[in-house]
Parts: sequence; C-alpha cells; structure tokens
Amino acid sequence: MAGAIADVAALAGVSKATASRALSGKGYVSPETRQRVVQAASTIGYVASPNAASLVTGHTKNVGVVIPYIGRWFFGQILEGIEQQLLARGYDMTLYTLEPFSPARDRVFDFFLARKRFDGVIAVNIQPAGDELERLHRLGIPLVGIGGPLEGIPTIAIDDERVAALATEHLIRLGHQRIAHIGGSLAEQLDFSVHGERLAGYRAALADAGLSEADQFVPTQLSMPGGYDAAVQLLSDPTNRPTAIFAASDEVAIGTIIAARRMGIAVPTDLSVIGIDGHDYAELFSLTTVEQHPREQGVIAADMILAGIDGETAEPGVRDLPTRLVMRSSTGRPAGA
Amino acid sequence: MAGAIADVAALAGVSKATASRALSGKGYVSPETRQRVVQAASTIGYVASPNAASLVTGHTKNVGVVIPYIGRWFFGQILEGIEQQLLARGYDMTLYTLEPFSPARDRVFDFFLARKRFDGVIAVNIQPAGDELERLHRLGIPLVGIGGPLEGIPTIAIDDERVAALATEHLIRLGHQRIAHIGGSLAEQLDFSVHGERLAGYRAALADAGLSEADQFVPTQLSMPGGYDAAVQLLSDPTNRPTAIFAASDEVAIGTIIAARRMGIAVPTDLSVIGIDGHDYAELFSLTTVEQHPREQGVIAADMILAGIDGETAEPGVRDLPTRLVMRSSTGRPAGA
DNA sequence: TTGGCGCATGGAACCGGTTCCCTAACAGGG
DNA sequence: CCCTGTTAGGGAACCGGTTCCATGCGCCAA
Repeated sequence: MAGAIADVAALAGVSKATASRALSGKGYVSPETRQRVVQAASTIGYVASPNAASLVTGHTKNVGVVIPYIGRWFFGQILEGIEQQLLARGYDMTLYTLEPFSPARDRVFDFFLARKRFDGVIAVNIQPAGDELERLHRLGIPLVGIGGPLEGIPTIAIDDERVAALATEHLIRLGHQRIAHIGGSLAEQLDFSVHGERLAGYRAALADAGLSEADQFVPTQLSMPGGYDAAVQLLSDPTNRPTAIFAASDEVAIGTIIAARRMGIAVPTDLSVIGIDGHDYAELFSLTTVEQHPREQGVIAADMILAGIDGETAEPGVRDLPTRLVMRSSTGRPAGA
Repeated sequence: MAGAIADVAALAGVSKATASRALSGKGYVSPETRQRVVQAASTIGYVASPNAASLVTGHTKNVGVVIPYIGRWFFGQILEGIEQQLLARGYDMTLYTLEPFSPARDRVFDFFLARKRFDGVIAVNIQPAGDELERLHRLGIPLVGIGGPLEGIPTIAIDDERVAALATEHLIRLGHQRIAHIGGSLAEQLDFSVHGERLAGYRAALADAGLSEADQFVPTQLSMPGGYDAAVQLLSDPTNRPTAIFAASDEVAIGTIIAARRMGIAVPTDLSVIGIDGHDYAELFSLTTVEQHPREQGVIAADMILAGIDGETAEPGVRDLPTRLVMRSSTGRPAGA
C-alpha cells in the first residue's frame, strides 16, 4: 500500500504522532513542520484511512439511512436532501431499503445496523415492529425520524391529520358536499401511520361541516396507477358520484385526473381533485395540492442528526413542518353551485 | 463499550485468537469450544466491528455507488436493484449523487472515493471529466459502470443507438414519414452519452428509410414537463406537424401525450408516440415503448462488482442487455394511411 | 520407541491511525 | 538565578479485530 501515515512521517522526517497532528490541525505543531508534513503527504498522495481513524476515535463519519423505497418520488427527494447535507459536512450516507413486510428487516436490524458502523441513523417512514424500536435505541447513537412519530426519537414530519383536513376543507369551502377520499391502505398501516392520519383528518373535516354521512373512502396503492384504479371504481356509477376527491398524494391525484378524463368527466367542472405533496409534476396537471417539501425534510433531518452527533441533545417528539395550499385549476365550485 | 471480542473470549475461557476463529468459522476449533464461544457472544450481545476487521483484512464489505440523480424513476430502479443484491451478500451501499456539473465532483473524487473505504465502485451514467477516469482507476479496486462506456471498465448498458433505431423503425413500419424526436439536450452530453446515441439511432433509421430530410429534433429535459414543453413547441404549428414522435424516455413520451391531449390532438389517430424505458406508468398511458429493465441492470452490476471483489477479472467493455418492444395503443398507422 | 502429522489453542504481531504522557527548549516573572 | 508555563515533538499505548507462528497432544506408521 502506497501511503500510510508512517511513510508521510518518514518522508517529512518527523514521528507518526507529529504527522497526525500536522494533518489534523490539532495540538502543537510549528508552521514549518506542518508545511513539511503537508508537502510530504501530497507528494505521496496520502489519504487517511477512515477505518483506522474510526477505530480509535469512535466516530465513523457515516450515517445510516433506512427508508422503505428509493424509487418513489417522495423518498427520492428526501434522500437527495439528506445526501446533499451530509456530503457537505464530510459524512457518508449508507442506505438500506426496508420494504414494509420484507423478510430482510431482521437482517438489517441485526446484522447491518447493529455493527458500530454509524455515528447516527435516520429512519424515514419506518414504523418499527416488535422490538425494532428498542434495538434502534440500543445502538446508543443519535437517531432522527422522518414521518410517523417514533417513541423517544426526535422526528420531523408534517401534521398529516391537519393537512388532510386542510385539503378537505378547501373542497368544502368551494361548496362540495360529496367528497370522497382515495388514500393509502390501512393494512399497510404498520409502516405508514400517515395513511390513518390523513383519513382521520378527512373525516374530521367532514364531521365539522356536518357531512359525515358522505364519507367515502377507497384504499389503494399510493401511485398513479393506484389512483387511476381507485378513481375508476369510484366514478363508474354515474348516479352516485362524488363531486370532489381528496387524494392522499399527488400521484394518486394525477391518476385520478387521468381516469376522469378517460371517462369523460371534466376536471374541475364535473370533478374537483386535490392532492398532497407538491410533486414536481403537479403543475403539469394543474393540480391543486398541499405542498410539503420532502427535500427540505431531508436537509433538516441531516442537520438534526449532525447536531446530535456533535453532542447536542434534541428532545424527542415530533417537529411539524409548515405546509402550504397551492391552488391550481383542478379544483373549483361544484357544477350545481 | 459492552462487547469486544476480548470479552467474549474471556467469558468463554479462550483466547482472542480462538474466539475469532470460532466466530468466523476459519481454522481449527473444536465443536465444543465453538459452541461455548458462540454462546458467550450471544449472551454479551457481541457484534463485530467492521472497521477493525477491515483494517487488517483490507476488505470493507462496502461498495460505493456514484449516480447523477436519486429521485428519478430510472435511477431509483437501478439503486433498488443494486441495493437488494448487495444486501443479500452482506455488503453495504454508500451513495453519492453527482449531478452533471456539480462543483461537488472534485470533493467526491478526492475526499470520498479516494479513501480506502470501498471494496468496489459502481458508476451509474457518469461520464468522467478530465482526470476523473484516471482517478477511478487509481483506486485499485474493481469498477463497474452502468450506462455510457467507460474506458477500461466493464460496463453494462443497452445499445442505445439500436434501441432508438428500433423505436424509430417501428414508427416507419407503421407508415409514418414525418417523425420527430424529443430527446436529451446534447449540452448535457458530458454526462450522458446516451442522448447522442439515441439521436444517432433515430437519424440512422430515418436515413435507412430515405427520410433524412424529415429529421426534426427537439432537445429538452428528460422528464414529463420537459416532454410536455417540447411537444407543445413541436405541435403548435398545425400546418407543419409530425405524425409521430419518438421520445427518448417514457416520461418524455407521457409528457408528450398529455400535451397532445390538451391541444386536442388524438393519440394515436393524429399522433403516434413511442418512448424508451418500460416505466411503471407506461401502461397507464397505453404507451408503446422499448423496455429496458433498470432494476435488472442494477442487480447485474452488483453481481459483477461482487465477482470482481472475489477476484474474478471481468474484461472491460460494454455488455449489452436485451430490450423489448412493447406495443400498446399510443402508436398506430398515420391518418392518411 | 521414535518421528511425523493433524488438530486445537494461545501468544503476539499487525492493520493505520489518534492520543496520552513525557521530555526539552525557551520564554517571562519573582 | 530559579521556577513555571507554553510550545514542539517523540515514544508508546491503544482501538478491535485477524492471522502468523509456536506449542502441545494424541495417534498412526515405521
């Protein structure tokens, strides 16, 4: 191996100890000596081995991220935010995907996370099952969550119930009385408390407006095809059709719009559609939505975990991020109004 | 810290050496001793420190992945494939996003990749600039590429030129004579040789059919909004309108379809649209496309890098993966035919 | 009986850094 | 002039594993 610190030290004519101090900038080293060491390091092409350093310092400069999917827009945005921030601070990001009911869960928790490879772990939309939460805490390193609340872990999220209520109220204010909801399956609830909360927000808003009997919920996959299928199901009976649909995500909302178009139902004249996310494609479909900013969430989570690694103790609990209703032309007054 | 191998050894009443052998399964250990050691390890809750092990073995069980974006469908699929395969083999995946002209490039190459933290590196759609390629090789570890060809590195890809020709020929076979191409900007060519090759394939197919004078290329972002904008530009003049569009990606194709619908142009009656990718959403839009399988590509790349780490030397060069034309109803004969 | 071999195990070196502790030189203050 | 504090730098321990080498023992063949 070309380039251990001993070689640098030898070339510069100093001890390993001095070479280390010179390169790290800690401790007393005369300017000339430092200069010599730096020079030697660069001629050799020396790069420090993080493994060796971690071994003694106990810091790995590596953060683990556990996330259910990579490919979906929402999660991709979060990852980009996290990665950007970690990179800027000199940290690596090691990624594990942990699909809801994957048999790999145990493996990830036991084998990968348990080893002392990380300075901190960010759990994105992971609802720990069984003793998984305890195992996370046992790691003894800072933890940060994004999404659902995690016992004893500082978490950033949006207030899903309130956001859902906000979206539903927007439809109510426009005059709609028959408002359906297409949302995440409650069977997947294990990993996404989000689904239940958005449904609850929808129902609370209906109840507040005295529209509870109009409650109509169709569960589906949170994707465009999922939204499409659910919408077809919901809109196929012309005699009994909602005038507005609150979709739990923008992709679902877009799928809904496509279904409506294909069925000859005009949006927003015959059907208003609102989503949640602020997806990159929302504008293309003129979609009214409540924006959250997943990329921002990733940035904030990274900042929090870095602060935790630096010794600041964040109090557990959920920190709600602001959201914003963005009106476009997929929503309007119902035909009768 | 609770649980170094020395503690395990002490509890089992053996030496560190024996404990290590018992746990790794290498070397001679009597069954009873092994049993005792394993027992001790589990009562203590011992997990090996990969850093310490890497230090002496030289293997980190960690693969670096460099990729231009995370959030886009295509790259997300690749990542899922890579990650799944690495996880199954006990490897970690550390991720760096390297956007085409990002100033972070140098940082990634110098600071992150240069350290001896990886057993191998997978470069996804990275066209190295300047001495970046040489720096990759200098790492002295197995390298695998996905996408564009990389000098001296085994790469898996699809034959972009042929795929583009295939798609274009499909349109020609249907009887189209005015076929436009919406593709990636050649200014981004630095990172995506793909763009140029697809354009070349398109032109070659036109030339073969004696339609060269119909060549009409509009560069754009490879996304739905990108496709939408380009399509609007391409279709806005009714007197001079192509009857078919070959889009360089499915997202572009979908954006094109949306634009056409909004402009009152029927697909496929007035306009045929074909894409490339096999996107999850292709079916929803009845999109004819040439399927590649990015997730598969990720799996194969992971297998190759693991083989390389195991000492098998793969010869450099591009390994082309099969693709498949999937016909749906976004393409058809031109109106006049 | 002796030599050699296979198995089981312990001691110690080693991987490549960081850091503690110690010494030395050279101030400045009393 | 001596004591103390500050700056520079070296030696060595240490982080937590893996692996080389040496040792001991039982057993079989010569």
